[in-house]
Amino acid sequence: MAVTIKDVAKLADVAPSTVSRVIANNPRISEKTKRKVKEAMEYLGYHPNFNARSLANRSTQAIGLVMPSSADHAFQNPFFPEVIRGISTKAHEKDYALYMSTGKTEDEIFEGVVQMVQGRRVDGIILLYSRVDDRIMTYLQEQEFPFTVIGKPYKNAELITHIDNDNFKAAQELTQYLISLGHERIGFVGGNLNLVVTIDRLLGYEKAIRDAGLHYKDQYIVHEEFLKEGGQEAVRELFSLPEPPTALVVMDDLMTFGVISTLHEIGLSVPEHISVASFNNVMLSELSSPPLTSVDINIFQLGYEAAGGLLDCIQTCAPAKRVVVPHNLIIRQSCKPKLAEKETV
Amino acid sequence: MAVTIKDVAKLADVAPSTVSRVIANNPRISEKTKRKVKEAMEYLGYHPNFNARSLANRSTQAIGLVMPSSADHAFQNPFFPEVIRGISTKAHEKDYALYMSTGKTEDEIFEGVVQMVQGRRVDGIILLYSRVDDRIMTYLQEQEFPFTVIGKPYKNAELITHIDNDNFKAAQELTQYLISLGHERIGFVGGNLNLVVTIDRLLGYEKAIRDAGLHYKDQYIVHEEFLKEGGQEAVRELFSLPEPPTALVVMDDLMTFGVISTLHEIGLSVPEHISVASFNNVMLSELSSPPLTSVDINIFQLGYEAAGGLLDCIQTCAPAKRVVVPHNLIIRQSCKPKLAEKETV
DNA sequence: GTAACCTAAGAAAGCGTTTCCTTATAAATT
DNA sequence: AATTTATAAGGAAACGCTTTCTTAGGTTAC
Repeated sequence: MAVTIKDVAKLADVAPSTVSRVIANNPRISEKTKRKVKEAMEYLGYHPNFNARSLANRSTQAIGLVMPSSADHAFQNPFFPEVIRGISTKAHEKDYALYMSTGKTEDEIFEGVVQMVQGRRVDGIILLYSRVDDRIMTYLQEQEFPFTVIGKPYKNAELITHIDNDNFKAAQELTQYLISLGHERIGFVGGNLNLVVTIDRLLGYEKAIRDAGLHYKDQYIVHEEFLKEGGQEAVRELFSLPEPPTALVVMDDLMTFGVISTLHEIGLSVPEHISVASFNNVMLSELSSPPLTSVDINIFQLGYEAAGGLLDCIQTCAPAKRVVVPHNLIIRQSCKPKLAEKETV
Repeated sequence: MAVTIKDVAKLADVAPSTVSRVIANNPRISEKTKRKVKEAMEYLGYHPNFNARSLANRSTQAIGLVMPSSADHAFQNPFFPEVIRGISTKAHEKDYALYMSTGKTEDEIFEGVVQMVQGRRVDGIILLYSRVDDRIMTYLQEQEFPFTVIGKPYKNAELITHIDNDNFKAAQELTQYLISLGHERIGFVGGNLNLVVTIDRLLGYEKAIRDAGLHYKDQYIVHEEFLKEGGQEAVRELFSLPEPPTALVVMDDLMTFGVISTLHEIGLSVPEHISVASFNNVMLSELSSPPLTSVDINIFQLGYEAAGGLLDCIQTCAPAKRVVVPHNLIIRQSCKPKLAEKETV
């Protein structure tokens, strides 16, 4: 059996409560006693039992992570390791650990969250995505359980601490960049329309298109079910239009890889025939051929701030706030000025 | 304050111990009482407190994950989400959750493991990597704490349940494949030599080279510090040799992206000038241009089996075992038969 | 020299479960 | 009818810690 606070107390010839106070570095204990107790702890190799402490304390020093359904392919996106790295960094600063439940389906994930919350397994929760009408978010609000969201809540955004990019503006800028290169027929390849980020970026794209006096055409808007079969289909359709786009705004670098590969299959190359620009600037964007023009959204910082916001929320009941993580456009080689009409394929 | 077992007991007019037995579905409780208690739980929205349960039970229903230092760039490798997806799937089947500590440095990570173990925060641990002389592994063995390793332990492999590919054979086969295409000067681009997987693959490569009667040359062996600056340097050196390789075996698909991009920079293209083959077959391998020839190591299954092995270990004290997850070579377009000498660059 | 006040540390009551040990009641055995 | 045996459920200790309340002993103050 592991060594407990009582064993330490006995050896140091003090009461268990004293040992507890030494651990908490309570000023009411004399230096001499502290030293004595610490020696005993050292000698016995004492480590506090976290469950007991959590129980007495009502605090677990752990934060729960809620990912999108892992059945989802999105899960393989390097976005997640990176955002977790950010969360982990901040969590570590404050001695928090991370906790993930393991549901696959929608319902299982929800059940996992309920267990985290009601079972007091975590002190707070970070939602790693933001969807339209999310049941989990509603639940957490009802329970008044501390949580933060990465992305923008679809409803009640002002009541929920959330960490987001200005995706509207980012998309607008990215689109403007393509327009500035002379492109007039610009397609938008989005992801799941249930994700708020998709909506924001689509709106930003639309704004840029309209502001530039270009036609906003529904046929130019495509939503890939991530990057395989469905997406290929979509890209094929897009490029069999009578007036196919000459440039694409794509929701995510990983998708871009899929898009580029599909374009290749139909004999179009990037950036010679089609310019492609996307979001996230994952490490790979730099290494792909061509290197991708991408909006760096500071994934690490999203995670870092999300954890920071949550801890404020837990420790000081801080009021809800919105944190906007800056983005910046990284121009590489996947976009080219539009050729004069005759020169295009 | 949350509703406790006592509240339920009071409402159902039974003792707390009875409620506890109903939760555990103990046969000693009559069906009638069970129904009554369940109604009360339902009515009050009761959820057991996990910390209290863990304390009484000495079991947490959580397994700890130990990753390589997140400072490490390896962290951004989609290997991790995928292996975690596998772990998560098995864990979920048995109602376990996942727990990650948040250290950055070597020491912090070690300290995190000690806290997981001594603090009884988890029932067992999965090491997501295997290194030469790993302090954590030694510690877990000393403590006789349940754990499994993904990869092959450097020492005492027969005493430790581990889930591995036959990396030796996989590398051998991959190299043989290149040899079968006529390549005779084949380089090896490895990762961190502290990782056992690197060693195994290097040995498999060497075996294939020697078996084919080719020269095993040290200059052809390069170890990239993952895929950026250092790696570019290395690749440059490799291709300024008097007799540069015509094909490369690369440790990891992500590295391959770096390698291909560096080759491009020095005017070599894949597979026209250089054939490249690697390991892992991450989703992106298929989408890159050219699509990569890669050994699929079944990452998901590695995670799944690792969790399974650990749970056996926890639940039934199963003896140590080695699980070999099959691999298979996926041939795509990154390798070509070697051109006759005169035709090469 | 006694009352008043500090200070350091102990005793004990939780925290919410589980589980061992009892007890009460009903059924079965003699 | 008295005793044993089953059965269903309750009581209370235990899990390892924190924290409130107390106490003991030493200072200071009058």
